[in-house]
This record gives sequence, C-alpha cells and structure tokens, in this order.
Amino acid sequence: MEELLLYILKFGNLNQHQVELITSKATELTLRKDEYYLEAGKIARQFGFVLDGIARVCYYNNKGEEITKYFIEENNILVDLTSFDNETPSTSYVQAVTDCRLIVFSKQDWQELLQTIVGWDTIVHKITSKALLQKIERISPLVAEDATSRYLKFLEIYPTVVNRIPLSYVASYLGITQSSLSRIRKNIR
Amino acid sequence: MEELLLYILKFGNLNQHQVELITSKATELTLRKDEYYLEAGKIARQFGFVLDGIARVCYYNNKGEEITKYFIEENNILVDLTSFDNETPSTSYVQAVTDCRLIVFSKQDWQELLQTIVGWDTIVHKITSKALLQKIERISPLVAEDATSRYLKFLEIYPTVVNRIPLSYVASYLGITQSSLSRIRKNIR
DNA sequence: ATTACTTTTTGCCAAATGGCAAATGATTCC
DNA sequence: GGAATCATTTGCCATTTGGCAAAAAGTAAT
Repeated sequence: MEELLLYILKFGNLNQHQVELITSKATELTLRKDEYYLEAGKIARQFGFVLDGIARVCYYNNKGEEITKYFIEENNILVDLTSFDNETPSTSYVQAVTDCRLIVFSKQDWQELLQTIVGWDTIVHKITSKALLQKIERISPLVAEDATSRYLKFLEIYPTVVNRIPLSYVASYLGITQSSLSRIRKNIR
Repeated sequence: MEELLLYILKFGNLNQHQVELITSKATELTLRKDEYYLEAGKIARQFGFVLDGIARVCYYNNKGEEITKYFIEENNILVDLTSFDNETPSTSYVQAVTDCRLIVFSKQDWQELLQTIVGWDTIVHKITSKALLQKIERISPLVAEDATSRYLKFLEIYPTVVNRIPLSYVASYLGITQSSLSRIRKNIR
C-alpha cells in the first residue's frame, strides 16, 4: 500500500484523513502467472494498481494471432479506462505474465472517493492522463521502425521487463515472429 | 466556431454566459499547406482545434528519417499536451498537410477559463482523455501487422484522410517506403 | 500546347522477415 | 537422475519489403 500512496502523492497532496479513507477502500489482490484479470467482453469493475509483477493487455487480431498491446509493470495503474468509465465491454484481455500483487478499488468505492475527497478527481485525472501519455510514448516509436530497432526500443521502454517474461510475448508485442526475434537477439550481442 | 461549440457540448453542459466567455477567447488561425504550427524544441503556447484541414505530428528518428506520428483532421483538438501543460520543449513538429483553419486559445486565456468556468476543468479532462485514448486506439493496431494490413487499418482509422494527403506521408506514418506502399495499393484493387 | 515541377509507379536486385520443423536448452516433477 | 514439458534457437527456403533509379502520371504556370 505504501507504494500506491507514494505514487498518488506525486500527483497532489492529501491530508491524513483522506489517505486513511483511500486506504480503507483498497483491497489487495493476488494473481497467479497466466491468470486473467479481465477478459474481452466483460466490463472492467475495478481500478487497479500493480504492486508487484507484470501484466499484459492482449487481444486476437482477425487472423487469430494473439497480439500483446502493452505490458504493465509494478507501480503502474492497471485499468481499462474505457470499459471502467463507460461500463462497456472490454475489447482486450488482461493477463498476469508473472505472479502479481495488485491493489484494487471497486467502482462503487472509487466513485465514493471521487464524491468525498475534494481534489481527488483532479489527482485521478492527472494519473490517468499520465498513464495514457505513457502508453502513447511507448507504442508510437515502434510503428515506423524495423524489427531490430523495435526490439532495441523495447529494451529502453521496458527496462525492467525483458528478462522476466517469455520471448513469445515480446515477439507478439513487437509484431515479429518468435524465431525472427531470437535471430535478432543473436545478432545484437 | 460552431463546430468547436458542438464538440465541447458533447462533453458537458455550459450556459449562455459561459459559451460567450469561451467564444470571446477564441482566435481563428489559418495555416498554409506545409506551414509549421509547432516546431521541436519550442514550447506549445496554444490549445488548438482543427476546423478544417489536416495536420500531422512528426519527428526525425535517429537515422534521420522523417516519421509521421499521427494525423489530426478536422473536429479534433490539436495540442502537444505535455509541452502545453508543463511548458517544456516539444519533441515533435506539427505541420499543416493541407491548408488549415484552426481555433486557438492562448495559455493565459485557457487558464482564465479554467479558473472562471465551474466545471470547465472536468470538460477539458474529458476532452483530452478522449483524444489520448483515440491516439492509442489509432496507433496500437498498427504495430503488430504486416504492411498490407497496416495500410488497410489506416484506411479504416482515417477514412477522411487518404485522398487528401501525399502518399509519402502515409508511408512515413505506416513505417514502410513509398514504393512498397505504392505496390501494396496496386495489389489491393 | 509546352515546359517545369512534383508525385506516384515500376523494374531490378539485395536484405529482412516469415513459416515450418527439428534440435537444443531449461525447468519441473516424480 | 530421468522423463516429460515448455521455451528458445537454428536450418532451410519462400515471401515480403527496402533501396535506388528511371519512367510515367499528374499539376500548375506561361
């Protein structure tokens, strides 16, 4: 929980009472490796934060290939904002890539916090905007590069991730085959 | 200006007085084809909205190739949020791809609106979040696809754009060469 | 119509990546 | 330790895409 509070307080100040209120709504949740946190077609009912571990957001394209849209590592929020805000079905899966420890807030508690804590909406907005911007900054440099450059950018963008996840997920994130990625890694050293 | 008000009012309600205040701060700006609206290294001083025309956000990668990060067509906001909010130098160029008509607000006027109009901050949050989400939804399906699929997705994602801009910009957006794109288009028909 | 200019297409060949299957390496479980 | 399972690497060849330059098509001005 400490980690979450440190994270939140970077975006705005809260008094002791407000911190306690937030803490009282927080639930810790454990996911085992490969377990799904959210599935396509279901509605995101929780606002999550990763304390420990790596999750990935993925979907299937029209050729049936599994595509990893992005990874979420520790100290990042984990929520399908479109689904959570609008209560519409998610289009993606969220899966634990390693064992994960999360803190989650139910939608009801989350709304109660928004109504109770003055300035909480501003903090939440800053948090979500920053997370969205980070997603853009992580994805867009990949589009226009060749496979080797994409892998090198991946290493920069996700420095804590590469050695903790299967190669196949990296490949499905970069849009190259696992064997090509294996060859690329050989050539880099 | 009508278009901007219609756009804004989709995100929240405003009374006559508030609408007039916003209108009074709006300035119309015209850009000629190829003209830059913002250059890398400069600070974004305006919050913009495209009434007419197409702009693109681009940068140069470490091989010196010009990469188009995204296109902004009419009825979308045009602002480098990171640079505008934090007053930090932009890392991208914003260029008019066709002649453009914009509405722009100076940072000072924008802040005055935020301080004066109750609920304006919430509307702005919704507008910017939606714009960020749209950028993600437009970019991320491209990463993991081959060149032909990327072009087909581009046609879906930017249905109003393709016939109004040079092929070379589409290629620099999709991360393929202009000649490959030309061949791809031949094969599709 | 002619010219000058820009954009798009094409031909040629080289380089990068994909597809598939087998081999190798790692890990887990008994 | 050995068997079973899973992850990664490699070989072989087909396909896609890139690089470069020339040709063709389109646009604008005179």
